[in-house]
Amino acid sequence: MKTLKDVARVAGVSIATVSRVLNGHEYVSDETRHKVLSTVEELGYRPSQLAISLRTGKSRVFGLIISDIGNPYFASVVRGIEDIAYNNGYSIILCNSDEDPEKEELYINVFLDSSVSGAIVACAREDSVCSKKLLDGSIPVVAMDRRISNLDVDTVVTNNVKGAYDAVTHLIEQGHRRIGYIGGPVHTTTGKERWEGYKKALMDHGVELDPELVKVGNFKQQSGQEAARELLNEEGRPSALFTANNLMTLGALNAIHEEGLKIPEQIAIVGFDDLPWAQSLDPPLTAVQQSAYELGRTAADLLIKRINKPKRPITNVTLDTNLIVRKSSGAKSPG
Amino acid sequence: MKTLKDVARVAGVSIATVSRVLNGHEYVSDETRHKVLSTVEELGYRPSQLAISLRTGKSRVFGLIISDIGNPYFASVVRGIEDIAYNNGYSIILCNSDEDPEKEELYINVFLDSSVSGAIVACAREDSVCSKKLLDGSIPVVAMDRRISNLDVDTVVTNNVKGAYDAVTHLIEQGHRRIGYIGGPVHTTTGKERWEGYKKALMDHGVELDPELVKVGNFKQQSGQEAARELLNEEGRPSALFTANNLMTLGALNAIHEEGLKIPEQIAIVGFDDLPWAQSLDPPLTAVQQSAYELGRTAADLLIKRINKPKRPITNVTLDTNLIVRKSSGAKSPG
DNA sequence: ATGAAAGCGCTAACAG
DNA sequence: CTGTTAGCGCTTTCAT
Repeated sequence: MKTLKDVARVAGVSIATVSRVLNGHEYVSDETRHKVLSTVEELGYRPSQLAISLRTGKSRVFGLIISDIGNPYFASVVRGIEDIAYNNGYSIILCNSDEDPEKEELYINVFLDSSVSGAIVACAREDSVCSKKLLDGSIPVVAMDRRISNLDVDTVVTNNVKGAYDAVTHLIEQGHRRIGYIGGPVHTTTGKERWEGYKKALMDHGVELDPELVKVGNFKQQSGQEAARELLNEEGRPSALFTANNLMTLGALNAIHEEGLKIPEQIAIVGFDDLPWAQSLDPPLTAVQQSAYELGRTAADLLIKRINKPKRPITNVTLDTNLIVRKSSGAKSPG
Repeated sequence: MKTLKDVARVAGVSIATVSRVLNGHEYVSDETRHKVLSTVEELGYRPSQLAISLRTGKSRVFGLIISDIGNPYFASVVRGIEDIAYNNGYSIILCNSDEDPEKEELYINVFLDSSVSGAIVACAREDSVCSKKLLDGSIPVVAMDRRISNLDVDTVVTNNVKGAYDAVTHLIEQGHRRIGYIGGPVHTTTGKERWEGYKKALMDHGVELDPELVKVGNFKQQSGQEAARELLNEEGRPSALFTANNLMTLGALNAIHEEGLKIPEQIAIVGFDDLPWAQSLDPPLTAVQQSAYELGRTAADLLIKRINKPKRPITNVTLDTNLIVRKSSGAKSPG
């Protein structure tokens, strides 16, 4: 590995001059500039990010905390972040929290230790330690997918209330009155807001809320499967199900298949979050489409803006959802 | 952020002593050790990874190159890598190459610039620039999912030949003779080996290879869809399809649905790579199961071993596949 | 317009 | 057993 010193020696200038050229500083003669540049080329010199980072205190790396990259939704979000990040010369460190606040804290320490330029986080809890730790370390933060309470940071989320509201309203319009709800943890804003959307839709359409029809899962497949199993075996079984995320939808589908029920005739279902294979499912799944990739891009974009202009006003972005009607909800003419 | 100096000052010792305690070096008195440790605790001191990295030349980071994290297979692989990496105190930098050798090279430069401790790569091409660049930089490399030619590195791959062989044999056993193949690029070892498995299965069972039935895609959904469309519209349409990866399988399924064909009666299908929702598809998909998560874990494990013991002999691991028979292949009694 | 030199936070000789 | 010191490769005053 060549260093500044090597370049300086070969070019016959000082390391300060080489540094100036490389950083595009004003006062360098054209002659020197060319000499340096060609030497850099000749030696195949590449600056050590490590040294730059130590010197400047910033590492051109984004820390990223999501619950699980195995969830296709987050995979898509991460892809969006990455595309923007790399286009702007940032790398990303990826961390899976598994919704575990302890792991989250561990990773935040990693971020602090390696002086990341910023962090994009989907916290396990609304009142996460993210808040304290990250503020202490005073690195720029963007909250993504989930809001963080008591922390005034740039935020980009999906319109969960509306998404859930649309889904449940759609089921009501299909004639359903007993609509089971398989929700996420209420200490996440996604879990909370989708639950609010569910309630609001029922209320607005004069359908009474039956607590028996409500189960809370943890956004993982297994919990969706168990919750659905319980709902389906209750007396007064629901005629439709609304599941609050993709993995729990998958679990619910499995449970329905286990019970041998026919979708949508015996049980209709709408899931939050659309997926590439939703239309290849049996039957094609009606789903609330969120812009996962766009969410990621927006988050990275906000972070970069924040880094470049720390004083800019806090920005909150809410991305819209889109109900994709397919056969699983029993609509007469699925779009 | 506290530094060594702060700790040294408060504890009333030299920074060298603090460093020794922190690194568990031998000759430190118990008294000093305790004093230092409690000061570290008291101040909430955390070592700067940046400084350590610059000093030692190693950054406790793994570079990771895959084609696309949006592919659930790679998401699972990455999850495996991450679990092992973090358990051993390494972070991971994630890079999506999109099968583009140029992007790959760019990212490898990033790795070199930031002095990663090692790299785990699924190269876009068997004869990738990975080889030269990475060797030049002399950082430890593990080839994962795909082999790299002309580069003697630790490697962990799936038994692609056997996987494809089993899948095609299974179709032959169901009575199929005209089996369409939608393959991946032959400059990847996965593409090449699955193709070999296909050919071998035909040959071993006395089925003649019909070039008309063979299409080469790029492992992306779109290409699978297009290839399937072509195959299905040929005269002498195949009675079964074998698709060489999960995304192309999805594309093929879409094409089949477009054409309104019934699976498996009019067209049977087996895909390479099983997925959580394979059993919820219409109909449930027969698939070659690979151990994605395990592949990732093994790759990370090999890399760590290599870092800790650079001279150890090269290890090559091949993970076995497992044919999961479901309805889409038309088997009499799907498992 | 350029060079000399200090120092980011840490590790590892080298002294004592 | 512990302290002093010299860098790792770079950026950035401060001189000139």
